[in-house]
Amino acid sequence: MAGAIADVAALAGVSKATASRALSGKGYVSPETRQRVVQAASTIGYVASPNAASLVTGHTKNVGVVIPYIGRWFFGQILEGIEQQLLARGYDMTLYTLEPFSPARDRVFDFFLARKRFDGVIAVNIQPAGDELERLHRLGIPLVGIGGPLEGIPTIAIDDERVAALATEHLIRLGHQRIAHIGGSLAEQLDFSVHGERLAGYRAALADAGLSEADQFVPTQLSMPGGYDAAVQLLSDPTNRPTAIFAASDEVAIGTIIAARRMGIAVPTDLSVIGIDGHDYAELFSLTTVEQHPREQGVIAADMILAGIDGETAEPGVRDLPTRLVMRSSTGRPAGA
Amino acid sequence: MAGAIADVAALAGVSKATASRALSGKGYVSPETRQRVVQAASTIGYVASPNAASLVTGHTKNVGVVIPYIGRWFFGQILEGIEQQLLARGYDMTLYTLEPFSPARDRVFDFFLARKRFDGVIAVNIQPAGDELERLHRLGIPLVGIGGPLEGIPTIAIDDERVAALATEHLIRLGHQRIAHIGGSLAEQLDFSVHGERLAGYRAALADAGLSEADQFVPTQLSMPGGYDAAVQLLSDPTNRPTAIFAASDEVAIGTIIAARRMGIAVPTDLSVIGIDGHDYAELFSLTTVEQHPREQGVIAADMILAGIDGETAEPGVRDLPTRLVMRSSTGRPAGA
DNA sequence: GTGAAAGCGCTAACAG
DNA sequence: CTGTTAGCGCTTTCAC
Repeated sequence: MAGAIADVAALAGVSKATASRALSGKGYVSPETRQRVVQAASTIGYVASPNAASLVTGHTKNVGVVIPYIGRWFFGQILEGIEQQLLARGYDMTLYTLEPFSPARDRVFDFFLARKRFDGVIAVNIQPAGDELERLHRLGIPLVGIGGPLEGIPTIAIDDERVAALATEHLIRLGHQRIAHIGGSLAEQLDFSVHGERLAGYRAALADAGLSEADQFVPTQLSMPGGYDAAVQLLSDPTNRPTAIFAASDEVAIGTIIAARRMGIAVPTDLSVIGIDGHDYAELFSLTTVEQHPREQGVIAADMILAGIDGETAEPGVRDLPTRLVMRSSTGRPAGA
Repeated sequence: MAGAIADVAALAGVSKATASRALSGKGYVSPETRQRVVQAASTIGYVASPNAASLVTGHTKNVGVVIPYIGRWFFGQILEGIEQQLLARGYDMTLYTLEPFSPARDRVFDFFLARKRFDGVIAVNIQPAGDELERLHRLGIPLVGIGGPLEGIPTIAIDDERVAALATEHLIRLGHQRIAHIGGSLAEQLDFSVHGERLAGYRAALADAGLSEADQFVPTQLSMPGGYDAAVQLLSDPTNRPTAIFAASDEVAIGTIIAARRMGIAVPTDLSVIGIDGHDYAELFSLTTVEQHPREQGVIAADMILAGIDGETAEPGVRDLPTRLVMRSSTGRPAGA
């Protein structure tokens, strides 16, 4: 209906080959001829079929993205970054959600990703199980990861342990001695070792300050309700209550703050809270946080995959992105300090 | 590398055609032959190239989704629903974010969508400007909308006016007389007439109760910070304060509650709040809301597009989905009632 | 600079 | 039930 390149060629009075060259810009075509072809294409409303082109060139102008969730703020930000960058370069983004222990995983790896439909694949917070990593490599296309080390694959991430230590040290520096950590359950490490690394950073900071006995870790889901529940549990005993909480994500921190206030505990007067992420809503809650700019990570990942497609070979290994401590009123000195 | 169907055919000792039939399940193949072909395919690690198949069949097994934002809860839910359903049926989902007044719109319509890469397109809360609607129809493939009427396109939605009236009536029934509405700005109707319809429903309910003079509408962004800001503005004058607020979305409602509590106004004792959406976090804030199940809307939209691809012609027009009022403690009787 | 021809990998007639 | 043939729409040698 929209017309094939043969129609354009006919209308312009040239061969298909010339039309192709004129439209793609590859190969020699005289300016006048090109002009005529372009003209013909536009009057006919011609749009090239990428399928046909892919068949011969081997390039699909399509990047696959594998991600554990779409609906969560953090992942949504990453996706927006990737998509924006891909679109600007004329690439499509095809999305697969791959929940941690979903049975659909196999199908995604064996069927969807294996079909030579992509020029590259971005794996967001995917901890490959079993031979999934090998299957990724077998695709024979550029691969980029976000969120943790993937053997043989260039990955962008933040240094979770350092960031956690940074946040904890901030609380210590304010004079807190009883600092609890609400973080992701180690059993549910959907992504990489993130949860464990943040816990490790927290513990390292405590140890450095000689506060190891004060170690108090409550695992929960990384969401506002998760933070709420954990905080209720943690703060319900008035005699044995921490003065500060390091939450593994801003959502958790916000849930914590909500719970605390509902329990009559003032933030930051009676309880200091610090989170990680730089969530859109952090400001609303005056939340001190370590920003990690997920959207920017998406943009960078897209750039890297595009470079890989263009033939630039990137070094495998983790590239740690800078983070920034943004102080707001949710951390304060402990009472009496 | 992974091998073409010719290799499979050779290994199985049959022709390409037979191999194709055996693997696709279309056409007659003897059980033994099929067995041999399947065997050969699996030893060789064969995966069909969808591009080549598309070229001849005209089907791409790929659905395009156009949506204004990815990172917002509501849209994320819709996407999860669509993706899950598409994946189960062996379809890919290619995603385009199309912000309301973005210059990228043209490229998406003229280039990305026009390339015969999709068997169908789902348009989520896209109010087509100018000839965008015509361009959609020109694609000549099944179209499904979510969120508002799209001429000539089957659309799933909720009855925004009714839902708004429902929420408002609930507050009226509790005895409130001074009911304000925090909703989307009419100027920024990114999606359809949603904002206006919810406002209309609110006003209709007030009018029915003879409360028209009490009409108080504050436009804002449909987010927690938006709700917060609007609430601060609305509640700052203690002498002239509404006893109830109908928020156009749960995020707005939550922002409102946060602001109210921070201003020392107890919810629901001093202020009743009701929202719309059925947000994951509504329960955390004990928020009364009208659930509209965006995830389910995504599933249904995917089903409809799949049916359309299978040749079933759906009636254009809006299909209103049921909603449900979920009462929690965020609405209460006005003081003294 | 341009055209003719081959072929990417697959499926769809059509014979047999 | 299976093989042969043709061709989807495009890009790309290779001649001219």
